[in-house]
Amino acid sequence: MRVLIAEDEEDLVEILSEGLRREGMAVDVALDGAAALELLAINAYKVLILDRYLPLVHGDDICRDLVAAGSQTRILMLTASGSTHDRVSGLTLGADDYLTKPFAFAELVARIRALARRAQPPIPPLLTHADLTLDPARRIVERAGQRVFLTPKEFAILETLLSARGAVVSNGDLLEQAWDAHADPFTNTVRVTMVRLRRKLGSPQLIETVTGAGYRMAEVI
Amino acid sequence: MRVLIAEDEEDLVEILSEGLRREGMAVDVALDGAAALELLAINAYKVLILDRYLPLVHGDDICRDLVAAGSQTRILMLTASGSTHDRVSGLTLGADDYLTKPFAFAELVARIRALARRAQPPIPPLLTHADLTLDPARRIVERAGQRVFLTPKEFAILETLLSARGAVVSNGDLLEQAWDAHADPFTNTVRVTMVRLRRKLGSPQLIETVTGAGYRMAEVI
DNA sequence: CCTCGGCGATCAGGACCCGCATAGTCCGTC
DNA sequence: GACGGACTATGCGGGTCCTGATCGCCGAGG
Repeated sequence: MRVLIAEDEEDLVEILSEGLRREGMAVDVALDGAAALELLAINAYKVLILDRYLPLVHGDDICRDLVAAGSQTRILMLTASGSTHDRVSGLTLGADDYLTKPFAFAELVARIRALARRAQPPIPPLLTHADLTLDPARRIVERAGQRVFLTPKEFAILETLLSARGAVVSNGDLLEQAWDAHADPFTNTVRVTMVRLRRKLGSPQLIETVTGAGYRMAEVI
Repeated sequence: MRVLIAEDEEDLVEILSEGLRREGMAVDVALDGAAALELLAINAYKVLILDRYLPLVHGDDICRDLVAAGSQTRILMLTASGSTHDRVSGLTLGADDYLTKPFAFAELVARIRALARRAQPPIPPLLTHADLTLDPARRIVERAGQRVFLTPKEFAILETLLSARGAVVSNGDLLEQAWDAHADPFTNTVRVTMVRLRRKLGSPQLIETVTGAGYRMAEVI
């Protein structure tokens, strides 16, 4: 579990990072608000342990930014004062939990774990079409309840077609979605992959060719 | 409220036990580490007042044992020195609070009360998958009731995979969650760790490889 | 009938991915 | 300072997957 400690008291940082590492967590440290924002932009942390009074960028602002950006990172706010006012404003800014200094280390660990538990990703929607189902998160494709094993490119193409919900997707669009922007536009790799995909899916007419335009999932027959 | 004092300075023991009894607590006394362990095994104490430097069995070891056993007893560690190093190791061993001698008796009472009042931690949420269980708080993994001993990295990888609940986790995500900012993004250490993890878990197919995408916990076998 | 563009299909080479063994480094312990 | 455990770098072998080249089919248009 990856956590970020944003705190400017170096002694405390030392204690916390050392202790949390011993608890098996991957710990990064930011000694001021700007560094914290930078790290948060790069890495996906499960939990942010955030001192409220940070140099350069105030903890409240970091909190607000994260919430506004729809981050998955849970926020555990630390503060020196335990006044009701502080507690209220901290939580309304979007912090998920709150701890006043001084605190017992075991308590901190327990709360981090509790937050991490809450950070479950939302249930991934299944893409379906007729008797075909595709689970983007698990990367599983089934046809009529039967598992179909696809390679990464085959999977990517099918996923793109399914999320177009029957609309025509051009050769170029497929290249862009399943490959990347720098893909050679004159390659025939889409065609080749399409052959194998159709073969694995059983019925070739499940993916319809629209001459001159592209491909789409066929109407239910 | 039942408390145990584990302390070898008899004068101090006398003062404390007398005082705490007057506060309405049920006080037991152990003058060395071995006696403390014995009493802890027999009785369910709310709070243990634990001198760090005890004869026969060191306070640290008692602390570790209690935490490892998942005891409900809260630990209040006493020590003569207040150095940062002491503080760190004490807390990381699982002590819930910390008091350096000399201290005011009123302070001790307040802290004991605070520890007792603190809500019992919720039953630790187990991550499970088929016959595999992982306890994040106690860092214990079992396969079919059989204990499996994992290194920190192995544990972190398994924890990440289990909390993804069957979703595919990429090599990069694993690196991000189980390692910290110093991790070389081109390392193959995840792969190597995966080998050892699979070996320790017994059946290699329990963690499925999704070529080109990552790893995931296999469907129920 | 011929041509041509678009597409299906096949194949082989090579790139890439992954499992695994080995050896080295680092660090805490005795 | 020796030792052992944990982590990491390197390298190899085997397998899978991608992709460019190529050919053939088909329908449209002249």
